[in-house]
Amino acid sequence: MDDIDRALVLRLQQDASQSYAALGAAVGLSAGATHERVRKLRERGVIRRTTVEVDPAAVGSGVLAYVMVDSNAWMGDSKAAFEAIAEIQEAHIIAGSASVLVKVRTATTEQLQDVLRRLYAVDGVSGTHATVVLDTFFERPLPL
Amino acid sequence: MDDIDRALVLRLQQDASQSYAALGAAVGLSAGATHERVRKLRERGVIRRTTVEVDPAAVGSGVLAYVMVDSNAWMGDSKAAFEAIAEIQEAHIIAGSASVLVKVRTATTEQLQDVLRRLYAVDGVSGTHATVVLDTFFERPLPL
DNA sequence: CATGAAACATCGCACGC
DNA sequence: GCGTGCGATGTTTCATG
Repeated sequence: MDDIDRALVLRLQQDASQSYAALGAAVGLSAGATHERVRKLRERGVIRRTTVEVDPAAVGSGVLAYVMVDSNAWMGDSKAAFEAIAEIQEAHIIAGSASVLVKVRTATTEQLQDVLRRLYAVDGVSGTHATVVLDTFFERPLPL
Repeated sequence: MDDIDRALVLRLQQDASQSYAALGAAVGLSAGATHERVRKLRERGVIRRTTVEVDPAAVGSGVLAYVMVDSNAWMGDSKAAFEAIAEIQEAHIIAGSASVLVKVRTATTEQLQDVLRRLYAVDGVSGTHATVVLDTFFERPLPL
């Protein structure tokens, strides 16, 4: 994981559809050597997968909210219960007054309300506190 | 934006490195027709870009926190001030008691503290409330 | 890590549904 | 208009030095 690896990851985050020749030229490597480095980055798990970034509004997920989930029990084994709610994009165990923080995307606020209802149905959940996003300034790749 | 388009987007989110032939076979299309549909999805902005998903811990961003930023002024024009803080991965205007919600990734909690210091220096910011993530259950693509 | 060659995928065009 | 099939071009992949 040297400077060249970091440069490769940075450029792949910006555009993973470019050729290895172009990617290599940008960091001073041949296409073959570039390919080998990227292969190893994948193997080591630094790069998890290649994916596409989708406009949420274009696929019926125009409403974004973060929900603090309070509980009266240990939530560490409840991963599956949150995964079962398709509208939950992220779920984290957190420090502080709440127990779990989830990121939710739905088409409408009615559907958001329904997600809250299903969150209350999860074992141990004693309350929710939803924060609705009015406008997203930006979402960007990791700094390197 | 029919069912085939949705299937294409779903499969590309899971693996954008597969060939158009393989992608087409999965949805019952030829490679050429698949390529044309994906090109149009990009053109329309449904697919914003192709990127790689990186393990944050592997690139020195093992600490994740969400910060509620309180303000005593309208924050709608402060996008640039938040963008200038490299450790901020997402920034949203929110409804409710706080004004802005930011997602922050740093290598250490000391660096997180430094980000909070820089947030206080932003014009109009009157307070912060940080929630540190202890463990991430999952982060996954949009539902379709 | 670079180079060259073979295997493969992409991409444009003419055709057919 | 939309998808198909083929051919030219460019890219990946693997050998060797």
